[in-house]
Amino acid sequence: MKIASFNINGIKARAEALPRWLDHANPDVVVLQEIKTVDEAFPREMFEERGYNVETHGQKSFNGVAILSKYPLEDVTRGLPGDDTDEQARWIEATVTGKRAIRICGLYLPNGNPVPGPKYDYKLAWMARMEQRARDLLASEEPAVMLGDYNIIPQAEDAARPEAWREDALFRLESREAFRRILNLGFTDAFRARHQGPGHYTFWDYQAGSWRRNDGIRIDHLLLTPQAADLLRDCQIDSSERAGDKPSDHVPIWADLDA
DNA sequence: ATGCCTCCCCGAGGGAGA
Repeated sequence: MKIASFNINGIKARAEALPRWLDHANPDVVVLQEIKTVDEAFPREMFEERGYNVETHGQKSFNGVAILSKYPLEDVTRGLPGDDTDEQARWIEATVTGKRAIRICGLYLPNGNPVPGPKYDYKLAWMARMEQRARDLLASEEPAVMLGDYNIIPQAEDAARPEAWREDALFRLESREAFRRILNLGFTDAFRARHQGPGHYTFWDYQAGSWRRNDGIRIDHLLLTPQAADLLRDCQIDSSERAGDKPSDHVPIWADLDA
């Protein structure tokens, strides 16, 4: 089962690039971030005609997440538990069943800049809520994947110029500690289980020729419960998508699970 | 770099992104 994450930076703006990638990569399950539209305006047909079931958790103009799956999407939930007043659409879950049932959690973790300020406070509070959801997933002792745009650079090797990000909300120590706390509960970073060393990125800024200079950062991740990690066969970043026509500033990352 | 692009809103130019 090929499970992918892709921050598309606007579903309308990616009406050509996203289907092109789907037809080429043929993932079984995809979580999307920054669909930037309400559920009623999401172009479901574009995916249904390719054999995908579609579930969305949208919002006008900003944020918004979705799951596409060639398997039926069961027990769908929307929103990260822990704060009923949170109106930002950043979390969606569903169960897909191939050889095994896998709980899929698609997430768009807050950016958090500028630091300090209310947006950074929201990021850290959101990560504390995510940690509780992560604990509950582990307690289930079932295969589960939390994947999406984490807006976290885990280590210096995950940025071409780490010194430029030192006090940024994506890299400063407090952010990385919150990410590490979740990882240390018992999750596996699927990409790092398969690849070591620097130079692996999932985001390149549109500005200042970042792609041309390979000035990237690795901020899109798949975290696996132990039961999912046991099924891991492969994990890859489709970095060539960044060179296509009208690309997102993120590229897809996917894992192949024996499920 | 409190911003070099690109997205969204809509029908100008500002907020947001990372």
